[in-house]
Amino acid sequence: MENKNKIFALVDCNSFYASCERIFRPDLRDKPIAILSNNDGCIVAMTKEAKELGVTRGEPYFKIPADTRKKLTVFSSNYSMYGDISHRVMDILAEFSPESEIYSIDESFLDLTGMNIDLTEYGKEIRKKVKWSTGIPVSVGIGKTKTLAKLANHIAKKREKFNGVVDLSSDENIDKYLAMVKVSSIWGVGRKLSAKLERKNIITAKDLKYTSDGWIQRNLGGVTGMRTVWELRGISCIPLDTIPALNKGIVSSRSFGKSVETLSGLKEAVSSYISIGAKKLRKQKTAASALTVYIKTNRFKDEPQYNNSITYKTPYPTSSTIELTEYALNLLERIYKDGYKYKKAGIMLDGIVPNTAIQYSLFTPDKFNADVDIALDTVNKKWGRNALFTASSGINRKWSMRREFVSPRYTTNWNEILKIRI
DNA sequence: TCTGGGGTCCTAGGACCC
DNA sequence: TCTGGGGTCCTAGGACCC
Repeated sequence: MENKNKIFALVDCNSFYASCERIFRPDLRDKPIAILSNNDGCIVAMTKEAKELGVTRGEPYFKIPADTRKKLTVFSSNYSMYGDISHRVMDILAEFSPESEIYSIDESFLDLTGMNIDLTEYGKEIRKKVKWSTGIPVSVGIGKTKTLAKLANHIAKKREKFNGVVDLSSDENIDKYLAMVKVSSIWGVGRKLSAKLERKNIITAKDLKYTSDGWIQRNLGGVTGMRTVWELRGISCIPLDTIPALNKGIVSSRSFGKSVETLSGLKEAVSSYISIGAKKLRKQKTAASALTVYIKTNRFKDEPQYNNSITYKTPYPTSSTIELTEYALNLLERIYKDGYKYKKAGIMLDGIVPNTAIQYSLFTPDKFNADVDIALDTVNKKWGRNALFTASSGINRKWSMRREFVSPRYTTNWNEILKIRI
């Protein structure tokens, strides 16, 4: 196989969202910071200082003890800023390799195959450059497979003595490192699988590496599990994916800041989620051929529960806000039931096809709706999000989410740009 | 009072066909 | 009492990821 001598690096930003907030708040260096999910619900990111206070990812904010909260600086999530900073980091990382894959908002795989250099030194250079240019600290993990690069990165983050760079690309001593990592930290092994493994006394990555193929095949979900184990053994099975694929589906949903009990309230929410989803479709020049609407009550509350969803196949693929809104409101009426306190609603757009691949039929409409969408997108680009919106998405929006601790949009809004006093 | 959002991939099982 | 075998396609749901 030609992939024998591959070398991958995984570069991952440390506490990314929190580090972004820190750029503009140098006073918070070395301080515990946590970032909250939409609606200020749960902790989604935090600095190591916050971790040391006992804060954990996924924890509801209101459950954090008051004395901990006093020491903690929290922010509502500010995705436009994080996205902007992510771009800058990714641009710099791309300079370090001919081929790279942006894996998530804060991670990128680099192909370092065939570079005749000291990889650890190269990793240090990457860290220095990113930190200097953007202010974001990163960790670098290097290995013969993406899974090993991930694992190396994990060690680099956990153990300070490595100064943020771990190179596992040579087979020497690699088992010693694998023995330091619990199976639950391996890429592709989640809660269910690690529980199963631990029951079999397979505790570390090293244990898993030497577990027999037959057992893995039978117990770890076939091909996926097998791939992970082979990757641990240094056989690259997951190639670098340099061209981002088209979205398969688009989801837009929010929990409500306050429960919604009326059909009209839900209609407003669903309409505005459609606007978000349809705009995404048009931005990437695609159309959807199926639409799902769902509504849910609050599962944490001891009150009557009702969850339902309904899917509709559109007569032809469309990205029209007006058409999709019409379909969605119809679907909503069919599943809505009186007498419940709804906590969340959402829409999903599926069967996404490129505009160029749309099969036109007798029912394909004329250009009217397309013109409306163009106007919608143009006005909103010029005058700001939601300058123009469908009437059904409502003006009051009593249901909209809470964002109590939001930082200014330093990088994307002129009115909130950072002002430096000299 | 207050418990996120947006994805991918894989598998099992049903419907249908010859 | 007997009641095949093999295939495809689609969907729902599970598991995982960030």
